[in-house]
Amino acid sequence: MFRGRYEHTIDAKGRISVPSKFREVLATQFDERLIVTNFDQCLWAYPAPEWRKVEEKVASLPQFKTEVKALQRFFISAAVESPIDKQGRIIIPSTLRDYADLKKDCIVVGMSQRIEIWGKERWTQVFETAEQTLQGSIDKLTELGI
Amino acid sequence: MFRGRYEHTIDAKGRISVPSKFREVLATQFDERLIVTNFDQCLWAYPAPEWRKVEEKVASLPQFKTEVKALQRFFISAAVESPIDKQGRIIIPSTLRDYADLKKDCIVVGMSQRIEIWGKERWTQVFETAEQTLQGSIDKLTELGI
DNA sequence: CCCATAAAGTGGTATAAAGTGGTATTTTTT
DNA sequence: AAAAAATACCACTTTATACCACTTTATGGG
Repeated sequence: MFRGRYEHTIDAKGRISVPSKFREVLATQFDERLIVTNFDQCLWAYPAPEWRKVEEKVASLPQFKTEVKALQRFFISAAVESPIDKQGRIIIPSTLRDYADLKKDCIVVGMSQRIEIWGKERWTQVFETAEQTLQGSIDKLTELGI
Repeated sequence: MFRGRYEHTIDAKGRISVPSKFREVLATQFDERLIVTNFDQCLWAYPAPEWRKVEEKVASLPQFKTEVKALQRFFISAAVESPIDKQGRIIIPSTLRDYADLKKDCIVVGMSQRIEIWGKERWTQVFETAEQTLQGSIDKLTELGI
């Protein structure tokens, strides 16, 4: 699965390299397509088969519920398929770039089943708060069996 | 399992020797790969099979929960696989070196199921305070079954 | 207890792979 | 049909990895 953090640059055309370690995982365990969508002020990228699972899960929820509709409108509808080019890059459409505030320096983050793409400034903050949140949640996580 | 403390140096490229005693354990009980991540101002290194357990556990938790995301973003996302080279060393990426403040002199610590890597200054402090912390935590430890 | 031998640890160099920038070509839209 | 945008292709730069040699420390035998 996807592990590790990598700092990469995104160019004027919205191209960003998928870390070679991640490409390896995609090549062996999946086909080489990524589905990219927006959440938590960053981008979430799934291998196509993993994305299918998410989609099916959401589709199975009650369709008239406000929360479900919100999830569909925000999370599902934003998803785009990004093929990986010969140099190992994907293209991030400008709508998604704007949402995640991706300027030049970006952090590409392995999150086991998915990949997250962050602008550098936002990542720095999130990383620090994540450490604090984590330290404060040890008991809760212990309950969950960690 | 992993026992003892060893003082080793980390070079400009981020290479640090895995103590031969630890390599012996890895060779006999596991494959010779280590997964390294960050926690508690130092680095935690797991044998690959041990790490897999952690990862699977986390993957089974609800992915939209704040605490779970914090755990993923801080602990899981930092993890890198470090193969042991012919000379018995692993490479620590700069992100992890920075987090743990590894300069030159480092302490490699056996923690039974995992290995910890500390910068010397921080280790000295932690080691000194650990005894006091321990004395103050006897009741809690007793509850846990010591 | 000292010396010899082997193992472990450290540093440097060469080679390959990954990442980035730019140009050309094709496709789509007006 | 022309312009703009998107896509694919190519080349260069940088970084990571593997290899090799040396130094130091530990170990065993005389």
